[in-house]
This record gives sequence, C-alpha cells and structure tokens, in this order.
Amino acid sequence: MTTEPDGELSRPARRQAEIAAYVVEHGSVSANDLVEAFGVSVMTVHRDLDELERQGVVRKYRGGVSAQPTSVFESNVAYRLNTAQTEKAALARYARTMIEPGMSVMLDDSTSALALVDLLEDITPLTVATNFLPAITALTGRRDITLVALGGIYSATHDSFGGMPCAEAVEALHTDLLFCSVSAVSPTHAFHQEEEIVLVKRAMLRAARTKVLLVDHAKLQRTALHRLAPLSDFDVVVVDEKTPEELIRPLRDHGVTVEVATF
Amino acid sequence: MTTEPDGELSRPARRQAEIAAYVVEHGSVSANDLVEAFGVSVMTVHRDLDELERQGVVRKYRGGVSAQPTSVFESNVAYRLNTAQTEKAALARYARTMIEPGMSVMLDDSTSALALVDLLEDITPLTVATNFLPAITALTGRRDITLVALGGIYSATHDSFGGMPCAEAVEALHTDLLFCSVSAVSPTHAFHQEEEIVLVKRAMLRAARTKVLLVDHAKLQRTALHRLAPLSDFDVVVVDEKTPEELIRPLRDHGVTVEVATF
DNA sequence: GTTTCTTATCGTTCTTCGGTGTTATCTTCT
DNA sequence: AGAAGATAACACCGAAGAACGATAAGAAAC
Repeated sequence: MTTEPDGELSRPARRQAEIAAYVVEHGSVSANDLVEAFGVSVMTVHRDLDELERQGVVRKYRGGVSAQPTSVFESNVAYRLNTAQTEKAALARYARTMIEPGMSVMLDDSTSALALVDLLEDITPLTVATNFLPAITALTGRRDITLVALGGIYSATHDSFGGMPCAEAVEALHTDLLFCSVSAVSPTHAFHQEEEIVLVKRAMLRAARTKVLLVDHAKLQRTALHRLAPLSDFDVVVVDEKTPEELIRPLRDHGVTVEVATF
Repeated sequence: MTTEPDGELSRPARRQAEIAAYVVEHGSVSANDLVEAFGVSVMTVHRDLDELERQGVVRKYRGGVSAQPTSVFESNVAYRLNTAQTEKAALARYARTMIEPGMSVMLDDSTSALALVDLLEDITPLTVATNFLPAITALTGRRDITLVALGGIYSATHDSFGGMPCAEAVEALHTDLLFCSVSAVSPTHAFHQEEEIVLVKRAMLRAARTKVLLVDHAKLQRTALHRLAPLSDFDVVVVDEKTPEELIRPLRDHGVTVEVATF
C-alpha cells in the first residue's frame, strides 16, 4: 500500500500523500530515509514534511518525523482525493440527477461532494451551501449560483471550516438537499473519525429536508470511532457499482433505501 | 480619471477597471466604442463586460452596456485595489503595530485589511476572523494562525461573504481588535454605500473590543449614502500622511482620536 | 431576409508560478 | 568547538493556464 497511488493529483501532492503513508507505516523516520526512498533532495523532503505537519498528519522533531494517529491521516485531503476517484465521480453523477433548478443544496467537506460541484454547470438557478473551501472557490466564479459559505474555524487537514461557529451557521439554514459522506458505514449506522466533524455533520442532518449519503464500497467494510447517526436518518444511501451485493443486502434488511450509482 | 491607473493588478483586471470607469463616466456605451478606446478585439471586450456584469458593475443589453449606480462601481474590488495602494500599505503598517501575539483580530472586506494580511507573518500565535475571500485564501496557508472564516452569501462585487448569515456569524464572536474601512467619513460619522454591507459592519463594531477605522485621505472628502456609525464608536481613526491638516482638525474637534500613518 | 450584434470554439502565444535543487547560514545537540 | 540537521535565500526550469484574437455559428433587431 505504500506504492504508486494514482489519480489526478499534482506531483508534489501525490508524493506527500505517499510520504504520509510511508510515515504512518513506519511510525517514525528520518528525513534522510525519505530522501533515499523518494529520490528527491533534502530540501524538498523538508518542505513536504512541513506541509504535512501543517495538515496535522505528522509531527516533526529534530532528526525526523513521527506519525500522528491514523485517523487524521485518513481524513487528510490529499489522501482522500487519491482514493476511489472513479467511484466518487459515479456517485456525483447520480447525485446530480436528484437536483432540480431552483433548489438549495448543502454539501459537506467531502471529496464526493467536490466531484458534484463540477457537474452543477447547467442547473440554474441554484443555491449551494458548503463549508468546503475547494468547493467554495470553485463556485465563486459561477454566476447564477447563489453561494452560501458556511464559515467556521479553518482546518488545514480537511481544507474546510468547522467547529461550533460552523455548526451554528448550519443551524440557521434549511436546504432542500444534503449530500454528504462519512468514513465508515455499518448496516445500521454511519461513523466518522473526528468528533468536531461529527458536530457539523449532525447539524447538517438537521438542516436539510432530504438527506443523501454518498459512500463508495470501501466505506462499507470499514469502521470508525464516532457514531454519527443511524442510517435511518438518511433518505437515500448511494453506493457505487462495485459494491458487492452481500454488503448491500444487510442495509436493505434494516429498511435503508439504497441506490446504486452505475458508471 | 479615465486613464492609466497603475498598481499591481493583472493586465485584464486593470483594463476591466478602466472599462468600468469609462462606462460609469459615459453612462452607456457600445462594445465597438470600447474596442476603439482600448485597442482590443470585440471578443475581449465582451469577455470583460461579462465579468463586470458578473460583479454587478454594469448591465449588458443588446448594443452596449450601461452603468449601474456609481456606488456599486466604487465598491468593485478591482477598482478599489487600484486606488491609493501606497496609502493603504501605510495604514496597514500602522495597524500592524497595534497587534500583539495571542490576540484575536477581525478584518472586514476592505483592501486596507487585505494589505494588513501580508504583514502578519511573524505575529504568532494569532486568531484572525474575516469575511473577505482573498484574505481567507491568503491565511489558509499560514500555520500558527487560527483562521475563522465568517461565512454568508457570496458577493462577486466584493469577493466577500455578507448578508444575515454573516452578521450572525459575527455576533457569535468577540475579538480584541477590529480593523475596517468605509466609503466615506464626515467629521462625525462613517458612511457606506450599501445597506447589506452596513449590516455586517455594524455587527463587527459590536463584536470587537478595540475598533480601528482605516481611511485614506480621499475618503474624508467624499460622501456616501448610508450612515454606518458615529466616529465615536471607533477607538482610533488612522489616516495616511497625505491627509491635509485641515481635514484632520474637525475630527479631533469632535473628540475623535486620529492617528497619522507615516509612510 | 438582411444586417448587426453576440456567443461559442479553437489554437496560439505568453506569462506566471509552482516545484525543485544548490549553496549558504543558522541551530542545536554532543 | 565541531558536526549534523534544519532553514533561509536565490535561481532555474517547465508546465499549466490565462489571455487573446480569428473565425464561424447563432440570435435578435429591423
């Protein structure tokens, strides 16, 4: 798992993700180790490590770096962008079909939601509320889209805004739709790794009429620390085509509406 | 006034500002007029006009464009960035000296505040709250700075977030300092052109302990529609060095603390 | 229908800036 | 003091993308 992830990431971003994985795997390594392992100069390694530290993924000390808890590595944006991008595109395409002109849509800080932003071209008028900075930036250019930024405390790890201020901003709204994602899904519940995130997502769930959960199949076989909400809180759970039937059935058995996004 | 503003703007942005000024001056002009006046192709003119329309500065119709009320032109970001940049830099440098490590600072969506952002390098730790997107973007990179984004409805004209949601976000905070700017200043009051902006600025005034008003001398000889607040609400009014003494005296006579930012 | 204006599309140019290594300076540990 | 590691300060290279114009297709006026 330490080698060649692919995806549409810039070279340094990809390398940083690889370095992060390497560090997580080895627990702690020296800068020189990384120089050898990745064939770049010391300077570049340090720059990468600075960036990773800024994102909260590693801790630097004199002589090397050590890994932070895996959970924060997994919610690292660069890492997530790397993962299952084709699945996410499919999920986004499905989500796209649920949106009608004139609606208001809320998006959380997930890469699935970001994929959706690119597909919003010709739905107009439209109101979009999100706390995810890349999504915000992408939407500022769009005339005909009313953009509501959900402010809050900036998190470099997620590149989004969160915390109490964000939750409060969410409370003040009510949208037609919510598209969000989580770290892990059991047959009965959705889970997430970080508590502050849970705060915001719960608020979002309260603030939308129709709630849609977007998950690729990897999420169904994983677990995460914090229970976010029962799946019954969602109106639809959308999974990708590669999801094995035997993972879908338990969900349906528990009364969850599951839709499969075909590619 | 229609010719050669300078500044550190990209070429198209500068030209767009010039076109905007041209349109404001002439009330309404045809695309071809602009082609001649600026020596670029029709296509480029149209693209510029589209952008200006997106920002709410002009209105396009078949055969040409017409100007929106001057007020919105004057709050157009590109235009403001162009204006009095050296003065703004001086104001920012002065403001910089008022900030101590550990403080929390609120910035409004003014270009003066943006100039200040660049000077925040070595004050650490620091908390900054702002609704100005360029400032937010600039600050996301900074480790050691806690960034609180003030969300709200995106305005392309100002490139910032506003409206009720933003005002509410502001209410929920309380910072040590506030740096803001306005369109116009009389000996007794600060004024602004747009009502929604007033809403947010008033909230900011309520949410900070020490309030600092940054104005270049041009502001002192102007008027604007909406009364924002009495100058007594501000703890300090900072003006630039080029401000004539006879404009400062009336302020002081009314009990306002005026500081002059030397270049 | 004709003319005038506008928009879409494409390819070229140009600039900007991200990404990098090298060298030199500065820190910190021993 | 010396050595190893970290950071700062240039300078270079290349690629991504902005900027623009020419042309063609489309829409609206007349």
